[in-house]
Formats: sequence, structure tokens, C-alpha cells
Amino acid sequence: MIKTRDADSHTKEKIFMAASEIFEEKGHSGARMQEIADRAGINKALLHYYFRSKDQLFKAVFVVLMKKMFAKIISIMKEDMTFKEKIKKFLDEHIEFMIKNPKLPLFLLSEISQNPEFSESISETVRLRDLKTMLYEQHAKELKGYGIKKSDMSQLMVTIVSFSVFPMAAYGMISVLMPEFRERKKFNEYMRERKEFASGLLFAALKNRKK
Amino acid sequence: MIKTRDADSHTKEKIFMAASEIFEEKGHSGARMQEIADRAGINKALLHYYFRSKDQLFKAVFVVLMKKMFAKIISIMKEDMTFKEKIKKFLDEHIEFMIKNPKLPLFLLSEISQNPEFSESISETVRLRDLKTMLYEQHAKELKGYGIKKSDMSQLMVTIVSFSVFPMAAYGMISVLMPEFRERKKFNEYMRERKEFASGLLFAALKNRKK
DNA sequence: ATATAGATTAACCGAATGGTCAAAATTATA
DNA sequence: TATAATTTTGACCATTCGGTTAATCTATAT
Repeated sequence: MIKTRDADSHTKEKIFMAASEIFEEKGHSGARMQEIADRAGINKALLHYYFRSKDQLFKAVFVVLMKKMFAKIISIMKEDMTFKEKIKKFLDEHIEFMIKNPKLPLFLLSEISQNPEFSESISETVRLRDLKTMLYEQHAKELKGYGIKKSDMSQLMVTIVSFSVFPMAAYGMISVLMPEFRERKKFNEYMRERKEFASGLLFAALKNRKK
Repeated sequence: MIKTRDADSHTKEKIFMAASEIFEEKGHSGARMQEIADRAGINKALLHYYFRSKDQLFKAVFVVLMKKMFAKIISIMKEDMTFKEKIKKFLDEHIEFMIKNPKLPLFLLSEISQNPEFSESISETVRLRDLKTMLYEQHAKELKGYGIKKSDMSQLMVTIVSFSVFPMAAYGMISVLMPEFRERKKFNEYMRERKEFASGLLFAALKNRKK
């Protein structure tokens, strides 16, 4: 077998990065192969040489971005900490991650909604079968202390994620309604304040909840 | 002037409805004029007869859907109630509205993010200049009682909206991670439970917040 | 009945788009 | 250096897509 030269992975990576950017910005149907080629600085035919079709290129990008998004979440949830510590760490790191990848959340939400057929390839990729059950069993005492039943977990988990993800996904809308956030720096500041606000709100409520 | 026959407005409305559905499902770039014509049961040329171009048709639909989404929010916020009552009513009616229009939230978030040039036509359309300031002045005493400063309002408002909007926008993702919600009925149930959960969480926290 | 204006359609157009192919260029191997 | 394998490119193809046009149809007014 002949070895691949370093140009190989290099080019493939350039394509992959360009594709990630374009797809994140414009989505699957809005992206153009030509534009991806241009940004990668290569000929369009090369796209099809490395990735057979637009769909396959998209799928490759999508799966990686999906993993990227969930990797951190899952690893934090598996660490050896109290529930409260986990949530705080999650808010901190997840918000920092999204500040570096601001278009990612909305991209993932949109594409998964428009292409439900990816569902399968995702649940294979993102291994977290039943995160909420796992978490509940792991922190049963602490959570019961907060007055949280197992049946509350879906509401709780979605709420926690929404604290960080929603403002990021809704950035466009927010910056229209609150023009002070058109400046990206101001918005990032806002997101960082949100770490404290969200965990403060959540645990103030939970503290109050136990009877 | 010759009067328009009933076919006129009827047809235009059929087109508009078909376009709304298709655009909501697939977004601006994913939608096809032919598909819209098919769903409306008319010839493609008629689309261009009533609305000059795809962009204009889209814009017409977008503005109306945007109004539809904000109309209720704004009217509730202007009613004569306590802040707490407003929030509860908002959660109730907004969630019921979204159950009837499940694709709408994600569609608006996506399109506004991809076409920031709509910003202008929106801020004209959606009149709520500075809702959070208005609300704060209206409920100054009540909010101060909760320990909320004016500077907390952006965090608070986004949080309240996220309670209802996020799970709806993230339905695709949620139904992958929590397969029990693939059944739309179960998910709607979940959303209705959320009314209580959200206001419960919020006001439990606020109660705890005042020192 | 005939003329008129608006509504609707089939057929068509040009540009854009995803994709292919054979040749050229580059790199690795013998 | 010669040869084989891989990478890269320009030119090209078929299809899709938004949009146009001229003709047909329908209803109303005179």
C-alpha cells in the first residue's frame, strides 16, 4: 500500500473546516458546494473526490459537530461531583464553548428538525441513552433533598440546558429586540453573567422547594 | 373598477397558507416554489402573479408569522395584572399557541439568524421597543420585592421566554434524546406540565431571592 | 352578444447547482 | 530516472429552480 502524503489529510481537513463553517452559517439547503470549495481554496471537484456528495459531506460534518457539542456535556455529567457542582460546571464550560461556537446550537437544532432521518445516526453517535435516569440514580439523595422526583427530571434537564442554549440560539432575535446586544462583546458578557444568574435562580428555587 | 371575484382573495390566501407551511417546514432556502404551488393546488406562475418573487412571498409570510408570534405576548404584557399573573398567563397561552404552531419558533429563530437584514422590517413590525423597561417601570414595587433590579431584567425576560420557547424549538433534539416524546401527544402533555413547572420554579426562586 | 379586465395555465428560458470525467500535475516507489 | 499511484484541475453535463410570456379562460359591464 502506498502511504498517504501529508497533503491528503491537510486538504481533507481544509475542506472539512470550510464545510463546517458554511453549513453552520447557511444550513444544508442554503450551503453551496462552490462556496465551500472557494473557502477551502480548492477546486469544486475535489469536494467530490474526498466526500462523494453534498449529503455525505454534510453528514460527516454534522456528526462531528454533534459529537463536539455533546462530548463536554456528557463528560461533565460523568465526573465525580455533587449535582450542584455539575450544573455549575456545565453552565460555565458550556457557555464558554458556545461563545467560541456561536452558530452551532441553532444549526444543530434546525438541521435535526428538518432531517429527522438523522435521528438514528445520532443516537448511535451521541451515547447518552438515558442521561436523566443515570443522573437521578447517581444523585438520588441530593435530588430528593431538593424535593425532586424522578418524574421531574425531564423538566429539570431541559430547563438547565435551556439556560445556556436558548439565548445563544436566539441571538438573532435577542439582538433585534435588545439592540444593546448587537455588539458581540456585550452579548458574550451577558452570557457570562448568565452562569451566575442561572445557577442562582435554579438553586434558590430548589432550596425553596423542599418542604 | 371591476370587483375581484371571490376566487381572487381565496386563491391568494391559499397560496399564502401553503407558503407558510412549506417555509415553516423547510425554511427559505429549503422551500421550492413548485412545492408551494402544488400544495396550494395552482400553477406555479400564479405564485409570481400574486407575489412577484420568492423573496417577496417569503417576506410577506415571515412578517405575518412574526406578528402572529408576538401579538399575544405583547397584548398580555400590556394587560392590567400583577407581574406574577402576567407570567402565568403568558406561559399558559404561549404554550397553547405553540402547540398549535409547533414549527413556528424554530423557523423564526433560524430565518432571523440567517437573514439579519430582516431586522429592520421586524423592529417596525413588532412594536415592543423596550418591553423590559416598560415592564420594570410598571411593576417596580413587585419586582423590587423579589429582589430584582432593573439590570436583572434582560436575564429574567430571556429566561421566562426560554421556559416556553426552548423545548418547542428543540423538539427534534429532545425527541432523539428522550424517545418517549416522539409521540406528539406525550410531548404536548409535557409542554402543558411545563406551565406549572416553570412558574413554580421561577417564583420559588424569586421568593427566596429577596433578603 | 361583445368587449374588457382580471385570473389561470402550459410551455419555455436562463442561470445556478450538484456532480462527472479525462487530462494534467504532483508525489511516491522501484 | 522511469513508472505507478494519487491528487488536483478545468471543462462539461443534466437537472433543478426561480421566473417570464403568450395564450386561454372566466366573469362582469355595456
